[in-house]
Amino acid sequence: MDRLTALTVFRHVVELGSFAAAARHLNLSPAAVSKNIGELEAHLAVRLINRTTRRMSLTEAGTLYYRQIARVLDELEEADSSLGPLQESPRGLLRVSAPLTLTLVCLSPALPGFLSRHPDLTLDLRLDDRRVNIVEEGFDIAIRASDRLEDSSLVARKLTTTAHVVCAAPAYLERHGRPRSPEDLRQHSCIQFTLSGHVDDWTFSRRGQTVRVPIEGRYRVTSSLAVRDALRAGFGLSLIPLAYVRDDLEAGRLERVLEEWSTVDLSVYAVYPSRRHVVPKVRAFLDFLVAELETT
Amino acid sequence: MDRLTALTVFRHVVELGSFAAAARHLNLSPAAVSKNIGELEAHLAVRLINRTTRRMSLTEAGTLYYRQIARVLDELEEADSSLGPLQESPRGLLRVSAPLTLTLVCLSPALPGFLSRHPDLTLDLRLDDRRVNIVEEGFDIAIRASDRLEDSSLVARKLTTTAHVVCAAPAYLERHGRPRSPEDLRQHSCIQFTLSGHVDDWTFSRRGQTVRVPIEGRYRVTSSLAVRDALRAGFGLSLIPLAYVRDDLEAGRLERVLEEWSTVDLSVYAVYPSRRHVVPKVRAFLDFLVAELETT
DNA sequence: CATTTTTCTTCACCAATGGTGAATAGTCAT
DNA sequence: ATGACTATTCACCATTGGTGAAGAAAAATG
Repeated sequence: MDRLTALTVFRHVVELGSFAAAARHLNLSPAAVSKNIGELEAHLAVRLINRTTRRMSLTEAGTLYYRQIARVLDELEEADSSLGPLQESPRGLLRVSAPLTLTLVCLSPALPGFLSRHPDLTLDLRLDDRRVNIVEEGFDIAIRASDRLEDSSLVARKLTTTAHVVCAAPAYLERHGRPRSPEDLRQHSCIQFTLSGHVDDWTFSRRGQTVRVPIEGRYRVTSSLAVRDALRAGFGLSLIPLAYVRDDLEAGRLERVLEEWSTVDLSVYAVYPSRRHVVPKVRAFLDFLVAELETT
Repeated sequence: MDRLTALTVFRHVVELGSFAAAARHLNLSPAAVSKNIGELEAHLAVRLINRTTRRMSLTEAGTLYYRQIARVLDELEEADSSLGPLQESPRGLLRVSAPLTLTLVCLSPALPGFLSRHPDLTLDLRLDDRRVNIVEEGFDIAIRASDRLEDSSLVARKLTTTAHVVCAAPAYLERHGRPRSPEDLRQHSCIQFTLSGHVDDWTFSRRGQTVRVPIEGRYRVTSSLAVRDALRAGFGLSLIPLAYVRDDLEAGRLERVLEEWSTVDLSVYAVYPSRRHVVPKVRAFLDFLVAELETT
């Protein structure tokens, strides 16, 4: 058991009122939360939480322990933070390669704030959907969005995972009908993002059943933003990361279809040469990425 | 990095004044201490300790951080301890199988104290050098001392490792001479512990070189205590766990030979059925074993 | 009251982690 | 100058911790 993780998990379970809520908040699986709490209780030889599947309450020991460790965790965070003025501040040139759409959609608005907080830092950001060779091309860090990650000697730090969704403009759906199953996609015009791992066929899963449907259309493009524009224009359906179209969905400009089917996930990684000697500028950027992307 | 481990390591490095001393105190390798400190510094983006190979000093940040985390660690320990009155106290019958000599030498004196601390516990201790089948024979936990551990579905928790040493009584050495190399053992009378993995030949290593020497003698016995008695009586040389003869060596009743050669280690494990649901009585006994054996 | 939904638990699995031995470089004591 | 000891680094590997899936249970819903 990682004691600190377990204490953090315990704290969140108490404060959020359920294992499931704590799991969501901490980006852990419910199994992990259950395991951490169980092992903490075993370690302490005391039951901290009485729980059933929908309800929980703290024991006397749990109440006492929560009060104490919440303070301890706060003090620990304060101890870390208190070193701020003494830290080597991030400085110099930071060269980053990042995928075009992901950066424009998810990171670009926050980058000026990041640079404001680090006045000694210069950011050289290359938006590029190629898989660059970090070492050869002189990058400090790269962001990769992929439904798969190639084996590499580089360190890959997972930042977030976002699902793909199938959607279209309401006007398109009114005109061409709403697909009710993945097979129905064969009769539809599908916009294809050619840098993805699912150009010509899309895979769907539901209740353990997986289907793979060939799709086609008249628009193939290497930019997800262009895909989004085409979607907005009612040019067809597409399978696209949710993060890129969340605003459109909320505004009603686009609608989801086949919602009860799940498809591929898009995992976002930060890739950098070494886990050790992570210089302050890379560390600062990593922290920034984690903060920005974990809420996606 | 396990943050709590790293903080504990940092604290001990500061308080003991060196990486090596902290390593010894914490039963870690120097490499582990170095790694933990390095990763803690990387995590904090600040240097905590300036060090050369023989000297170290705290930085300003290190001094500040040490004060804070020492308090945090104390409070955490206090939080754990405060649950004592609320813990399920160990109760009932605890059935333990343990090897004869190890228990008599290393554990027996402390067992009454353990039982005093747990008034609701009854200990049924079977001293047996056989490899018992815990589940079949109804033990809660077994201690195994071995230079190898068979693969098993049981949980094996390493408690300690003690080296073997070759020694004899001074009178024996005066009469028969002192072996200067492992090969010299061929000309000596060697007492053989027949339950060990090295009955008929002993393996020695030095500077990457390993030699295996057949040995023989007129006394073969299944008890290390009897071996020790025979050693004391000047009956020959033997390869025996240091823990069993430490007092005799310190008192001058026995003398080591071939000290610059290393031999097999004796690893001591606690073996029990499941890592989970470690009931309080088993946990209490495990904690006792750890405390008793880590100073061996 | 039956069904559905959601939660918590458990297990086997596996990717990630943390400790290690060995080698090396550096520093202090002799 | 040499020896002894410490700290660092690396490749390795045993252990660990998170996971998906399945199942059981309990609360919500109709």
